[in-house]
Amino acid sequence: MSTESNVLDELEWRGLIAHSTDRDALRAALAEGSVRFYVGFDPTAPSLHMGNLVQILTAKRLQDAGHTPYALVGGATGMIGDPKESGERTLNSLDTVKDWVERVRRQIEPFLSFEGEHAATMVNNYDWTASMSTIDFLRDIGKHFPVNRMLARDVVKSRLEAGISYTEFSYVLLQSMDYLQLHRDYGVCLQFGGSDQWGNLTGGVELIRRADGGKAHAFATPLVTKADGTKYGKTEGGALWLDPEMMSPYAFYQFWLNAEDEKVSELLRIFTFLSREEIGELDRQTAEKPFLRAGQKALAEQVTTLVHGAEETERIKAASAALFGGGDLHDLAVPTLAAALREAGAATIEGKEAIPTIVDLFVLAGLAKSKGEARRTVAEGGAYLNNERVEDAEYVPGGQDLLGGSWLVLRRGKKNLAGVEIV
RNA sequence: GGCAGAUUGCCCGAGCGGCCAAUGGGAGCGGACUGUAAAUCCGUCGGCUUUGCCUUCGAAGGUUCGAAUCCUUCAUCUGCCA
Repeated sequence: MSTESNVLDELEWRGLIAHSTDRDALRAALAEGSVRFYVGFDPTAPSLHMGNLVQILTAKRLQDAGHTPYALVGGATGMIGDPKESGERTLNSLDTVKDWVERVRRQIEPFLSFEGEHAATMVNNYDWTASMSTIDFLRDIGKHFPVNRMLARDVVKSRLEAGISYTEFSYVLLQSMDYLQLHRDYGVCLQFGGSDQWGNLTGGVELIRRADGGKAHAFATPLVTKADGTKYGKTEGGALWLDPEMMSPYAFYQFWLNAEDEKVSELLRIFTFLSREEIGELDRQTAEKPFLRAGQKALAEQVTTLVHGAEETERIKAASAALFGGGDLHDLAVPTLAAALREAGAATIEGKEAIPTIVDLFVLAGLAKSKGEARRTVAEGGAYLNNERVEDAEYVPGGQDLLGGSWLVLRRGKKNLAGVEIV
């Protein structure tokens, strides 16, 4: 690595540094040699989501620049729960946490290289936390945490009225202890995380200084927000999951494809490995010919490829082209149509003699949560069968409506599609 | 421990015995306009076997022909006094 192209400059250009401890010291450390760094993931769900992806990709950027990752899964911290403003978390059972730890671990692994000079290492904080005695914890760790400082943290302050358990209040000690442990065992001297983690990050830096007189660094990545400042990465279904079982790759791709013009550049920087030149060119196209959506297309393709692979992405692109192509669905080759619908999401029902009504089909295909909602959609003029608006909620599709003899294409609004195969 | 006030649909917030599935705003959803963008305007926004029925207004009981609205107890929160 050369000093003139410090990876920190790269991260800053991508907008990935929201806060940082002494930036010059960090820059110097990164220029000096391979820095061992860590980033942690708590198993709060069966899958990681968009916010975690920022951390994973940042870890990869650092590894690509010659630094050495320690990816931590929170088998211990996941048992406790990081305090959040909305209120106390529900504790998960040990079995659930263990299961989620495994899933999270498997999701992280493909992004990092576990071979070569800067091979990544997976660690689980359960390994050094579970066996620790309460006495040791309170004497060796707790002694370094002034409660008045802990109370001053924003999350804690926001919870003082509504209430916060001692368990969650103590969370920062555990995460700080992780950093100390990794610092001692492996010489890890950089931790990063989301900006909501800033207090936990500096907690560790502080602990290393107080306990060992050691020097450690930390930085926080920004919270990705929409153009209007609200949280990004939320869909009707909740978070933007990386697990294909929890969010179909097609839906994942569509999410990125629908990015607002104002956000595309920022998202390209954070979520893709495209170069400055390539992103600059896409920015120019977005500004000059926004209707081409070149930035959105590149973004969706790049991120989906990173998470779900090139093959799957090709299938999704083909499906999107077929379904959004604007052509007559009757002109599509049946195998193309079938493949596209399977990507987009398709239900199968039996019995061509007894096809359900449009309302039932909408519920069945998952386009409406209830029959009432399906009826409303029809009344609002937002229900389509084979790209034609349906006026009658009780309409029963017949043989003439079956594309290729067995397919129905249902659409709600502009972009919610689902296929139904009648066999 | 005592007194006073709160608790409403995804969120915020009106309602204070019948006209309440419940005003209004936000989010969401649909339409128009576009570029599978944003903004704007319009509509919609508990469920169902949908001219009607069922379940909702912190929980459980009660008064009443009838309760989100009154009473009792419980839970939680907020003030004031110890």
